[in-house]
Amino acid sequence: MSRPKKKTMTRLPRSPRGKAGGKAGKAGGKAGRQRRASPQAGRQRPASRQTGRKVKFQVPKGTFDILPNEQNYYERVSGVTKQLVSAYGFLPINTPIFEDVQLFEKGTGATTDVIQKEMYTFKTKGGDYFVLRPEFTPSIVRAYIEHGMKSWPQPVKLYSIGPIFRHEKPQAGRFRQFHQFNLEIIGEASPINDVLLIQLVTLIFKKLGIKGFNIQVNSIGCSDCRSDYKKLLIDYYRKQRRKLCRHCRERLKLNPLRLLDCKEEKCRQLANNAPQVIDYLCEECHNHFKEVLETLDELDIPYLLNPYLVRGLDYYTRTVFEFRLEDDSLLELAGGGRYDRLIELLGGKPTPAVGVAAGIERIISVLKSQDIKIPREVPPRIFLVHLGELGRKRSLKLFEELRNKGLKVAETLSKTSIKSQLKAADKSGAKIALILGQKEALENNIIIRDMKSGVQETVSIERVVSGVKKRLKK
RNA sequence: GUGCUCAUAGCUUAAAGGUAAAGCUCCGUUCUGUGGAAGCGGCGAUACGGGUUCGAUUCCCGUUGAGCACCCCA
Repeated sequence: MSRPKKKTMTRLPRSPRGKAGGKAGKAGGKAGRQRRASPQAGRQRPASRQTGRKVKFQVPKGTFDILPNEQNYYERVSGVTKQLVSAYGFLPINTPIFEDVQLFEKGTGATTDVIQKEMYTFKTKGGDYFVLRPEFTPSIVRAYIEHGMKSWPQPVKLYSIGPIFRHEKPQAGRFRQFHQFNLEIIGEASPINDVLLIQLVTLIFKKLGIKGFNIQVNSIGCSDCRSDYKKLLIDYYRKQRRKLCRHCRERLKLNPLRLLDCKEEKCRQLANNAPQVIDYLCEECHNHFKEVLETLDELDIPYLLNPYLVRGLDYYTRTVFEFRLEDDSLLELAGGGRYDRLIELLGGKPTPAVGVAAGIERIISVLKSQDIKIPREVPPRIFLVHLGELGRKRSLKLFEELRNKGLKVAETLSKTSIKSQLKAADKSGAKIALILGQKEALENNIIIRDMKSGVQETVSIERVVSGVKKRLKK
């Protein structure tokens, strides 16, 4: 009987785990055993804090090590992102990974889940109350205000790539420390900016080779039209309160907009007949949204208008959008929207802005499940083998000379036997080995060995660089 | 945070209420100036704590961690 592939594998293949994308699919043996999902390859066993003897340290829950053989995925995603967004005039910015708690309580919104349930907060010895950033935007806005970027040419286009922290229950595709790339366009109200961000994320995904994702857009209006709409919505739902699920009755009090994307069948039916935001947009919001959609059409970017799309952060106004996988996981890869009031809210002058964030681990999991190969760094082509004390000393010097000439060389200086060194050379995939022994060192010669054919030639040490280069070209 | 499922070496798997087995990897060696093959050997595990039992890695409970669903989100 063949082992059933884990359901998640097709949609959320192990993130980074080393050899693994493929292998991980086998997890869950016949006993249904589950393997750890986090990205890293090996990991330590859980710690016993009592005994003090068998203590083994492990990564904190929901976090993971990114081992060497995973790095190329991260480099690929951030590389493609940097390349594309800088071509579109985005400038890099780094902000601290922790900030004053109030920045997020105010910015992200005190009623949001992110703030209510998921913050990593800590008090410092000095009495400061900080939080590991649960998202980028408030930090970027803080920096915009703090450094007077309003006097830079507008709009200010900024990008960041880095870790984000949310104290959530981990699941596949959901971690407590993960990475995002984040784009913000601050200082200009034009809908072209909303579209630019959607386009950039699309371009990045396409360049990475990701298939099968869709873009959903909606407008939730400005505070004016939304508050009118909210009243209507609350009226509508109040009348049918009994038909709502338990959660939705809570939502009705706290965050009525969220009623719209409840997944309960009953609630969905109610939502279908509920008033839709886009029908109640004020004229300006309506025009803004219309132009967003028209521009998307003009650019041939396919999108789904989802009138029930509501995002979880308080600061959004007008345009909101999401990138999701089209399989049944519906995994959200990126999300964003306009936040025209946030700068003001955080103490700046009223300034329009729009932003987007994408989850790097989720993107990587898609790269793996879609079997998209990442170009690997080429291994060293040359392996330096030494023999005897003199050979060893000289080889270190030679190593630097070769490196200096732009050749990528590998070695195992710690090994002494020629056998184990050639074995290592073989494993490294090197095309040629340079053998520097006692005899060669004394005669100022070196042996060039073709690893494939085994053919060797002794050349004078001065000619080693040209000899190597000649052979590498073949 | 709630519910369900799960946990054997670095990886992939096996067995069993009575000393836990193998393949891959790694290291060494046969072969101290020549790798890839082969042989031999070595390292290395029942996540942690407790209970039942003559005996638990196996059964039970708790903890930790993971997977799934919900919640929410990147």
